Amino acid sequence: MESLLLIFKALSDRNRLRILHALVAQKELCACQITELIQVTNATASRHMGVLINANLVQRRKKGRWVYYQLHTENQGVENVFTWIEKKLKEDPEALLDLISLEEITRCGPEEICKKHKTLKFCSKQ
Amino acid sequence: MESLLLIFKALSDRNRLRILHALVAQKELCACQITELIQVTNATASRHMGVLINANLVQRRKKGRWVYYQLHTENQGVENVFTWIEKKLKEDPEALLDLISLEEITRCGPEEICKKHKTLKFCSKQ
DNA sequence: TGTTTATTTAGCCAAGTGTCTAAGTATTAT
DNA sequence: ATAATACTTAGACACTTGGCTAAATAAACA
Repeated sequence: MESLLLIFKALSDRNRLRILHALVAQKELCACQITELIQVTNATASRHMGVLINANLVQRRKKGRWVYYQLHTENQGVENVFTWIEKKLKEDPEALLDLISLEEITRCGPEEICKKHKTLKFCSKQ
Repeated sequence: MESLLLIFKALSDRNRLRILHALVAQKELCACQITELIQVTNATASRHMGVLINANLVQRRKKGRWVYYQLHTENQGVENVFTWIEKKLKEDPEALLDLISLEEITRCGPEEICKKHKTLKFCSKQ
């Protein structure tokens, strides 16, 4: 009962659902990329990631200063939740916009977006 | 995105998860039975049912003074959520206790439980 | 018709939650 | 060693949510 509640609570926030969806699409993301995607402070993004980890939906690995997050696919039975979310958001406008942003964030971004540029530079060091 | 959030929010409360699980087990329950199961006031139970209905997880039908609730199984893609919850709670102590309570509530209960007795009498009128 | 019963809705309050700023921790660069 | 960088944690605040009581609504009964 507790683990189910943790999962549902974790996913009942819009930004966390967006993060989860992004991880379905992109397998692994760095903290700064997530921060950029959902447009909150790094502190808020970090808090959110803690909730997803605590719910056993996401895993974390550290490489130097950088922290990378992936879906916790070894968590039994949770994979169909990920599939279900992917399916449900397949044609959702907001979710599609996120995927477009994600492309930019994880690829060479425009130089005028100083923060994004920095983000790309650091994260491609993996 | 909105419908997913509504679903996750609806299921992120313990009592609502218990109600949902009970409906998985028992197909249809009356408001008074739900009230008895989760041990809150009728007003609170009614509030919870409103949330589940609003999330399109549950449907309501009225018969005279009595209101019956069932899972909204025609809601596309939500059936595997029900199945997943059932699976996850298969051996959960708290959920099993609920199923035992549910047996009592939906069957002839002990006479000393005056409220339960009344409940059974009314609900068997369907 | 008035009374009783079952349920829903409204209003209030305490607890929970998302976001921010600031401080703290760990890693890298100078 | 100090400074810079990336991220986490702490504390505060505004907003949301679960539970209660009371009022309102609908249906059945006398």
